Amino acid sequence: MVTLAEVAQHAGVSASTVSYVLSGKRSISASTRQRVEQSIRELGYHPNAGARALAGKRSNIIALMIPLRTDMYVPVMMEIAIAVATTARTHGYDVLLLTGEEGPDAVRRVTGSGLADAMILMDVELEDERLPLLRETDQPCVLIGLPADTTGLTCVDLDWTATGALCVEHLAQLGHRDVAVIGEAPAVYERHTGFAERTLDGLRSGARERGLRLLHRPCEGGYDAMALTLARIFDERPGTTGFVVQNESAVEPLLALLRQQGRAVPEDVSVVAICPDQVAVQASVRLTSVAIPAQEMGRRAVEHLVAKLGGRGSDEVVLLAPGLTVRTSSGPAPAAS
Amino acid sequence: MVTLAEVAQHAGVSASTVSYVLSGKRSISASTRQRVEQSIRELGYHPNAGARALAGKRSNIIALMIPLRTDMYVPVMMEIAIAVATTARTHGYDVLLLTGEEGPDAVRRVTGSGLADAMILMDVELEDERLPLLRETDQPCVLIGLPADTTGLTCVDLDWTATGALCVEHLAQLGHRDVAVIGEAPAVYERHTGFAERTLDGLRSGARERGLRLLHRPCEGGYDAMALTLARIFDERPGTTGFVVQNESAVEPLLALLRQQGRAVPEDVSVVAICPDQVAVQASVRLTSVAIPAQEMGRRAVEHLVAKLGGRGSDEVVLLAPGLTVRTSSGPAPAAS
DNA sequence: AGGGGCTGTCGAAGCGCTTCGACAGTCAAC
DNA sequence: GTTGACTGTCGAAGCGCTTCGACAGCCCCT
Repeated sequence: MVTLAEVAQHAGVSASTVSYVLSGKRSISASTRQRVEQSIRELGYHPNAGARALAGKRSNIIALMIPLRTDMYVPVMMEIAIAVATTARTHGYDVLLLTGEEGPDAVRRVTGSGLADAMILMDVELEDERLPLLRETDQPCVLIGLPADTTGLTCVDLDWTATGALCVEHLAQLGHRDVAVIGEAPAVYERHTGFAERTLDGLRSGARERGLRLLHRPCEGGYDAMALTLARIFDERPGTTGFVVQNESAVEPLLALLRQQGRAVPEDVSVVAICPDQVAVQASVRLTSVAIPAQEMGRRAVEHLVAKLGGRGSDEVVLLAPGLTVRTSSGPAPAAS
Repeated sequence: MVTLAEVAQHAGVSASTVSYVLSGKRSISASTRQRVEQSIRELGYHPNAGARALAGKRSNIIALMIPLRTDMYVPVMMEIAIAVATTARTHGYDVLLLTGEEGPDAVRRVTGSGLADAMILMDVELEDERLPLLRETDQPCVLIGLPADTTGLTCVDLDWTATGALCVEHLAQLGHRDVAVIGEAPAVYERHTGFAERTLDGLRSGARERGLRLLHRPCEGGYDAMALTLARIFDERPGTTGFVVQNESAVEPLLALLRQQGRAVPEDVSVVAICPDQVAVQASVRLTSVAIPAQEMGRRAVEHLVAKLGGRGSDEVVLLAPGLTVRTSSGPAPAAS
């Protein structure tokens, strides 16, 4: 293992000079810099991470806490995680992967040990048990998701309320009067995940404004659960012509069932999905959808964190504006029969 | 921030004693141990990770390199990643998330800087450009996936060849003579990902043994791509009655298309999928499938690594035996018309 | 010519921990 | 009662880096 001291000796300078070349915190003459850089390359030097963390009081690591549960749509989480990792690297940070398993203890461990300089938390619940700890610690921290009380916290999230409203508005403009919402699995609501409840709020207030009738049904993913849910919906509201789907793993089953029942999309029934674009274009019908900007969320979270670590940036709630893309799964409501 | 020295002072012992209490590397009297542990709790002490890494020459971090690409089935990768993270924690390790973006440089950086004690590589290609580096370094390392040459490497993977053979065997036993394989996206084959090619080998040699006719078609995910592929298959081999699907995102489209064409599953056509169990049971037909044991792979990889780090364990290739679960998507071949 | 301000480099201290060797004290064996 | 092995604790060195203050040399201004 090559050390700073060896590089210094090789270049004929002192260790501190090499350090300053590396950090750029003091001016170094061009000739010295070149000599040092040359030595670094020749010796294949990599600064020791532990020593750096110890002396510099920063590890250049960002901790990312992802949920263990798999009742949320996994590809979205993965996309966020990958966006976090790649964005972090462009700022010189590495990413430590924590699962929800340890819960609040993980927060304590990481902040206490100086393992990470900052944290990103995913899958935040409205009353998340980790929040008190985060408020106490002075470690920079960004939530992906929006808890009930955001005082003293920085959050990045899609504006789910607006998303809900947007879906309803689109259907209302097309003349639909009876709209059903295929929601996330019941467990998601039970643990008060912000995004699900907020979407529902947006849907409801949008429906109220527009005078729509809204029926909300949580739904596990999969074909069987969807079949049951759909039967109940048409049973209760036979005139339903619009669907908003928030559970990605219910999308394809819904389309299949509608087809099977002889209900044409979009002629008889319109479907608006809340899902990543990839899902929307790969479905059996190209779906009108509000995109979940997973990458953007990951990227923004890291950039906020880096700003905070650099002394810039403050507590702030960033809500990304939703965008609805019209594809071929939505159209004018059929004339009332 | 609480330091070892503070704990020592609080407990009325020397720093080294506290260290030995923590590591258990020397015997400590019960009374002293209790006093120290008490102080640790009272002060809320967490050992500093950087100092530990520097002095102890090990960071207690395992690096996990996941691919950037999303042309593989993402949930499987996620499941592996989560299994790695949770298993690592039970052995006292944290997990550093590296994306494929940096490529071989990431290997150099991590081994050079002592950031991680060991590595796990996912998405290994047959002739992976990272392998030479891994063979050089003395850092323990486990691949999830199987390169062409495994000398000096430890690998964990599903036995894909056996998986392919198992699928064919099942269909052969049911009397199918013409079998089509819906493979991964062409890009997966082009970059010579081991699992795709090995599965194909298994399918082919199985078919040869059993006297089946096999038609292999790579296929992008999604409905449109599947529609095209399916049309070509029936065009070329109208008598096809068996399908093996390796691309998870083609499963549901395939089922929908078959239904649409009036081909009943399993009466007219049998489908065997290679996918996680969750996908198999959530599909619109409960799929006969060979499971991808993502969790097991992640767990085994970490356990091997931990064994290596502990001086036990050697280079070894672990191939997990595939298991086929018969559900309702496969049945006897229809009598020849 | 002399002082003042820069610029570029160095030496040394110290970050918090592990670990080695030293050394009291205890106990069993002779 | 001495020896020797063993147990439990301590002090000090050192891991590889960052950073602070010091300072030599230089140029420019008066």
